[in-house]
Amino acid sequence: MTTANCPGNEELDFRLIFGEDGQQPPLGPADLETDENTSFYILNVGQPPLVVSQSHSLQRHGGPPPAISPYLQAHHKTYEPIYELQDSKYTPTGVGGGGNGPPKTFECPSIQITSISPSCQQEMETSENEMRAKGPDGDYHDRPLSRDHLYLPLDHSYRDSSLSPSPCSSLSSRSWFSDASSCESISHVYDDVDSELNEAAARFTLGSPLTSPGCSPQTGPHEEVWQQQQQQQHHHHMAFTHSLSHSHGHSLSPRQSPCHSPRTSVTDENWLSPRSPSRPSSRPTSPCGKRRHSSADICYLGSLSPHHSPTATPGPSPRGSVTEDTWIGSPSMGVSSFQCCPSEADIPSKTRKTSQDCSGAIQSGKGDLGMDDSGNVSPLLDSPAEEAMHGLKKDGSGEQFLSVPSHFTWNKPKPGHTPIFRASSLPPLDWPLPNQYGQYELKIEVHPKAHHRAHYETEGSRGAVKATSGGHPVVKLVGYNEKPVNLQMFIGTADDRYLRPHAFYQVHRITGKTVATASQEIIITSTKVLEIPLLPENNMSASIDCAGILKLRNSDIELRKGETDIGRKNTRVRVVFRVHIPQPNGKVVSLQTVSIPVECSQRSAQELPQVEKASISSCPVSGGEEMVIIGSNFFPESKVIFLEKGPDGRPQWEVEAKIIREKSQGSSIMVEVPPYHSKTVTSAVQVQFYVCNGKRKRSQSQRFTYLPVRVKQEHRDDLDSPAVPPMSMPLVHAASLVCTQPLSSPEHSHPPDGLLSSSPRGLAAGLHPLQAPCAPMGSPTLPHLPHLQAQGLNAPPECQMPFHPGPAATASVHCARESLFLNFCVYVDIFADGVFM
DNA sequence: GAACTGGAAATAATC
DNA sequence: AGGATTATTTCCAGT
Repeated sequence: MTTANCPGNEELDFRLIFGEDGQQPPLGPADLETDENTSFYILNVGQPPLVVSQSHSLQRHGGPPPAISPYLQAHHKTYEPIYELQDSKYTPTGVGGGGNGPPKTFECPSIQITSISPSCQQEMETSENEMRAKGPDGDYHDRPLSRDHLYLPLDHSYRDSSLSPSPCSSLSSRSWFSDASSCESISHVYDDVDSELNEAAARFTLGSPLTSPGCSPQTGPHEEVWQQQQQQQHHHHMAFTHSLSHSHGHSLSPRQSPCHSPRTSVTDENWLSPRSPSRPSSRPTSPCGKRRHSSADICYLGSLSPHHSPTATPGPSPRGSVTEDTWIGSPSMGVSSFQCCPSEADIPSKTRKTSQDCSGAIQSGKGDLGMDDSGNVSPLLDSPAEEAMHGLKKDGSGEQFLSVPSHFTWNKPKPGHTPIFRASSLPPLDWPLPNQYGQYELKIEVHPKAHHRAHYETEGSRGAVKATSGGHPVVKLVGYNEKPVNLQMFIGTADDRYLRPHAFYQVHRITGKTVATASQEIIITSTKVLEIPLLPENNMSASIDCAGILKLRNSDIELRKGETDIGRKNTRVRVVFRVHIPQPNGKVVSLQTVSIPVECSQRSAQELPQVEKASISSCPVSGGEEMVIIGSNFFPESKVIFLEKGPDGRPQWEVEAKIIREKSQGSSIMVEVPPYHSKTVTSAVQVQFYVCNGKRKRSQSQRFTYLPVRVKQEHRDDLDSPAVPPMSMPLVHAASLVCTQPLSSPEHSHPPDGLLSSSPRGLAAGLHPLQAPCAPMGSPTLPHLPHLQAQGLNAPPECQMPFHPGPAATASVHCARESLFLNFCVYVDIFADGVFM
């Protein structure tokens, strides 16, 4: 084994530490028939969508409530300070859409988890009555809070703990949130009964209890304010809806907060980036008062809605520490509740027990899985899972902790599934979507620059993301020009895992004289999403001049319960754009496209090499082909390293490629692809390469495929096309180079899952002709392993043998880790991939 | 004056 | 444990 002598290799692979590679991307929803009794995502063309989760009780009330009702209901459900576990039935949508086939009802226990604080407990009765009086809006409370409910007092110490999660809980890395966030769609996975039966092997995988979905309830004194905000929030959305086409400056109702001190106002930013009050400031308070740590910081947490931010987030925002209470109780959560499941943070860790009456079920996190007791979001369970569930029911004694099912996982999305969703149930942000479907295509016509220094909350804005040309990124929806639609934008990851909202960065809305594009901030599962109208009169194109990037402190994010991503050196992002195109049948076609990676760190931007494109993405195992790498921060001392990782995630083979100096220059390096260590492979081998500038200065790994000689000819075309044909010329125009996206973009396959396994999602991406990979920068994309698999080619070792532990082991690890804080934990780690199958 | 920038000092995290 | 190095975060100054 050749070992490249690149210092960068000494870096820890966090995946080894956390075994996150095993955390597969969420499942994809299927093309569903409209089912009004599920989560409500009130999609309004030309207006910000209101995302609310369905309250299971809606089912009981019969038909779909008025649009506003589910909205409020969701909030009530989400924040109602009661722990409730309840049985529910799962009625998967049948083939060809629900309704047509005989409905299959699956026992799918779900846990309705809300919480009750000590202060709220005493008011519970009153609260309950009040809620009931609210009628539909309070439908969640229509039921007697009797034996179906387990009242669990909140643990203040828990809340005040420095470990309290930040409001910004990332969906990104946490298996819980991230995966769970997709759970909502899981129920949509099936579009035929056979599939349901055949794939009843859905399994739950234990996830971090720390990321359980309970939204922190606003209890006691906060509740009223909270409710007011709910309505305010609602009005806000409505207002925006109406004003969108008129004026971009929508004035929003003033924030309502128990604490009106400007000094402590919780802005969108600090809401998203809470700082634990108990944790001493890492730095002295700024003379300018930028950093504020006072008891007042937490006085009204939760009562302020980040979502409330109708206006652009101001520069230096007050740094009120926002505890979990703050963000969890945020109405915004409810607004996007379908994707935003209550954070488990609000659930006293020590009190998470089930009552005997409650059938045990695990309600997934963000995705609100199980929120829908109609089963719309409930996964099918395989036998073991069901057994486990039964076990939960049997053992659901309040005296005991829930037993942890051995291996659960959600059903996988069917390969090649169409990106069609119910308007009321849009895909979670970590859900892979194609950039093209039918005649529709969402294109990034102008990509952002490869570097954009994000600003901290303690700083003023650093402006909008710009394009290399000096202008701004431009996004266009092709193939649809009927009505205005909202373009959603958020900051996604750029690592080698599946695309998901970035835990450490948020989009930052920018307004001002220099901004010509209207935008609106919403929060979806704790991720800021900017909505920008795409108007027919503008050819459904928008110049994104209103979006900056906010950096959240690593320490804040990493302290979140359940957060497993590490901020250090995790400074690359991608800008993600989505649209939901309304269809005549009431559904929507959801498309997504992502930008090239954008380096957000000042230092990294100056020192780290960054690979933007490569001229080829594959080559015969014999190597020898020339490959041009286009990027930045390439120096004379730069090296190009090819490597292959083993099942354990550690490099098994590394070799330094020969750089052809005479054909290299500032922004490009030409290398000679080194021969693969084995010339006898019979299937394509996925490896990686990166540029290394020295110790700890290496680019993100790029994928590269070695092809067995005998399949070279028959597969090269597939691999490189519609990408560019292999080039051997020294330098070619960048536009014709293969875009070497990070290994994770949904459009570019999903490393360890899509690429390295038979991930259904990966397969979907690879097989569905319409789910073609997006081609940032107008360039072709790298081949998908699934594609190879579809052609009978084997996956490389990594995909055949993931290095993360199996479900049981994962559960153990997670539980062991989380049990440091919790006496009781139950969570579901959703693996959308077949890794554990 | 506010927003935006570039630079770098101060601080924290790792080695 | 302590110094060196690296990375992050805050602060400053200029446009």
